[in-house]
Amino acid sequence: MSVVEKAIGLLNHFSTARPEIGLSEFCRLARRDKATTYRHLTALEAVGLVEQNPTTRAYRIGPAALRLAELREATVPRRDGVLQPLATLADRTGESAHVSVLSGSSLHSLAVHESTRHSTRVVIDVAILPLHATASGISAVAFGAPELRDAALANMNRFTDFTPTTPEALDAAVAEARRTGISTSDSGFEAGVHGMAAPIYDQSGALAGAVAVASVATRMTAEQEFTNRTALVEAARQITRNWGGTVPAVVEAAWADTLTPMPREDAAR
Amino acid sequence: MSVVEKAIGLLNHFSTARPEIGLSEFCRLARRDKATTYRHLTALEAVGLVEQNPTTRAYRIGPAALRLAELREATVPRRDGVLQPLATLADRTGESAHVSVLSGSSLHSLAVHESTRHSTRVVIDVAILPLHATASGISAVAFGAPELRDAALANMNRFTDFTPTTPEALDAAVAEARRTGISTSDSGFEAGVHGMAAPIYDQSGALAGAVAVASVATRMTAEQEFTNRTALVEAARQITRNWGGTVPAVVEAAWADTLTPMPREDAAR
DNA sequence: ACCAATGGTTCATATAATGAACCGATGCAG
DNA sequence: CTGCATCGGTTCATTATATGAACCATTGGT
Repeated sequence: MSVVEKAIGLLNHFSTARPEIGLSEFCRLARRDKATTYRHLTALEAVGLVEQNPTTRAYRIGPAALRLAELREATVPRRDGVLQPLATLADRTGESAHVSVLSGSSLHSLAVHESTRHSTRVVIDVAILPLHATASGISAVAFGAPELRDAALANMNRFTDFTPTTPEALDAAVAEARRTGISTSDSGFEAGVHGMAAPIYDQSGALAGAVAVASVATRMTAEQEFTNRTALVEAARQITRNWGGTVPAVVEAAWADTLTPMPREDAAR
Repeated sequence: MSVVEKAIGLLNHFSTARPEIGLSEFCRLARRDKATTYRHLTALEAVGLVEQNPTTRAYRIGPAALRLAELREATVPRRDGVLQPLATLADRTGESAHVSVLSGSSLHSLAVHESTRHSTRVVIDVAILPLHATASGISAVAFGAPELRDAALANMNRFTDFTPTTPEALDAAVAEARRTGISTSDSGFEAGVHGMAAPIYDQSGALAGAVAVASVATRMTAEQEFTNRTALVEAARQITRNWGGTVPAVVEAAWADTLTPMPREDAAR
């Protein structure tokens, strides 16, 4: 791992729950010594990616982040086409909704919307989603390029007792996702969190990311699952349209099958 | 300069005008060899700060930028408090308006708004503003901590024939800014660009940055200058209020003096 | 069929990253 | 006010890591 990755990796320890981090705390989080951590932080500070709270001396994300994000949206506009469908999804399901984008073979969180219906809800606060342990990741493997399966297999960390850690377990989840058009992960990443996700596409025609709903597992009923499924399909269609893509016929067919299991009169369209 | 700074420094070559950059072009821009540039780019790619356009192989800003910006906003909400006053400023003056924030002793561009009144306008496309050669920088030196003057003197690049490159020239501009509350830079950074700036403050009570108007120099008249000055003061007050700061009395006094030069009946308030 | 680009890779060399130990400041308990 | 713990920051010999000239393999233009 290069110095650059190590240094920038420090930024991953920031979250909305932990927006400012002191030097010593950084050393503990990053499991590195003080001198190295300090130099990395001052380097990041020099380029504006972090700055120090002048009163507490704690470090926080710096202003350069804003400029980079502006450039990103100017280059690859994604965020705008996502916020409205995401809000609707969170509303309709009453759960936390989020969208991730595929970059190379990793899935980056793009936007989150938490519903206020329940007092308990899932907080998504992670930068890079593991491919094998999240519903979004399973969607990526199921509907993305074959290399994504290799990438998933190359990094099968066990997060909970339910994390799929064998190729067979992964393939089973992937097969189910391909059959229904919706991937599922029950406590695979975090215990007590039930995730469902659908693939989204952009103008390139290739898989671009995933839209997902994260529910408190104890709240999942057959009815809730059907609501999630319906709302997810709608959100995936909208985001795909906003990004200038089209949902592949095979995915639309899978969605149609599971949404109208018995009669299939309106399966066309 | 550490590797981290070099690698992240590559990101500064992106701009709205040049949103994607190939490997060879990067080597030329960064004046570094291919192998090094390539390794830096792959490191940045690994952390999601850049990604490759799958078809052209050119590099562009990656999705991690969005997450960092989101965290920045959650930690230090700035941008929201700037956009509306900036649009008003651009509207009232008919020129390009922009805001920069101070981080340590460098001035980072935060937001830009271009007026559509004229077909020719100034395009601001720079990440870090030089302290000695821009109106915003002069404002920072004039109203910020004394160390900023040292930082300015330590890096007096000559950009044009009009760039102040002596301590005397700098101090003269700074004195004028302190007297009027508005700094000026005529073609100091880019030929033909006339800049005016006012200081802005945040909740810490210290200088937080500057708001500026960049005009095509040939369009500057006494009337235009007065319009800019008035609109700048209003924008600086609004942004400062939005950031939870207060304008120091001495700056308010300087503004009042130059805005009502002859009578001073309503100087109080 | 050629040339001039491009993106990417190799490997000996030299430079830059590393971390244990250290410093001074601050805060707290007895 | 003394002693202890923790904080942010610094030093310097050791060593790992970054470097870049030279090298491929492709691509696109003429």
